[in-house]
Amino acid sequence: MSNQPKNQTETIVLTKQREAVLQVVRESTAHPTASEVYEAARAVLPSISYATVYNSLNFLKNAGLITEISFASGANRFDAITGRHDHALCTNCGKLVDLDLELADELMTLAARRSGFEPQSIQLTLKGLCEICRAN
Amino acid sequence: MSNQPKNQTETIVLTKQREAVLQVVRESTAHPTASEVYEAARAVLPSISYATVYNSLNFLKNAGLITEISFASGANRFDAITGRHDHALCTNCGKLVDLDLELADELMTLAARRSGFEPQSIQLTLKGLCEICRAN
DNA sequence: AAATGATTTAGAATTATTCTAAATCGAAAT
DNA sequence: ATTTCGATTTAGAATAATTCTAAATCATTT
Repeated sequence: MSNQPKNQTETIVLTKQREAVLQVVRESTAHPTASEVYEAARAVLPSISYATVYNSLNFLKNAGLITEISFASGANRFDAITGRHDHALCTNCGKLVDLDLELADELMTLAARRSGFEPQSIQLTLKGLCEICRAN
Repeated sequence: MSNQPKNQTETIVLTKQREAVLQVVRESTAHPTASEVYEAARAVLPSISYATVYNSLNFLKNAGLITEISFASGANRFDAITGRHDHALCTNCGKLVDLDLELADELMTLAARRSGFEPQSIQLTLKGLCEICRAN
């Protein structure tokens, strides 16, 4: 999720479970979900448990070896402001703030061209620490 | 989620449940989750059920009166490409494609300045129809 | 070989969301 | 005013995603 791994300074120990999970994510081009990783990892390591897959994904994420693509943890949010706009999300307290960065139209066109998609909407989220959490 | 309401042409019927849900979302500045909407709506309409809150949120979303802020439906995804990059997500089949739009650094700085956040990462997602789904 | 700390396992618990079927509601027709 | 009919709501079950817990296992050091 973040680009700054949390345990950079700690030694990275890759158990065979963590290696299997890493290998699965690396070999997949389709951005697998945790449950897809679990299925694929079982082909390599039949005794691996669901919890270990989640633990390993978290470990590898903190070690900076993989990335989690998500919006926020937990539930989706709703917004009465329906015009296009962006958000900033505090990774510590979960606070979500509206933001307008303009340049969305050109960006959407560019992204659509690059991806070959027919565009519907574009969404930009800054993740970081809000002013209050920063003080701690 | 999309900027294009799905039932523009149909008549928008606001029952008292839908009105209560809409009012809650409108009056909240904090981008409430479905369960927060449920709690707040019960203050107005004590008999409202969880399912109705979800139904109403969906209805209002399709009517273009509110927006859902989320990444994708269902589970989070994992990615072995750890460098910063963007994604295009097919709203029909769920396919997720990597994309690089550069301009991230300036954008992150701008977003950080506007929001007052200490930036950690920035994530841009184009939602639309992939080439295959477009053909249908 | 014993001790220690970290990791894994199985499964329960929790949280978020969707589904189902019966009950209710409101508008239109009688 | 009553009946009819389709849409909506309700309660609760079902499903899905994720986290938690406690016991078992593993690897490393002593």
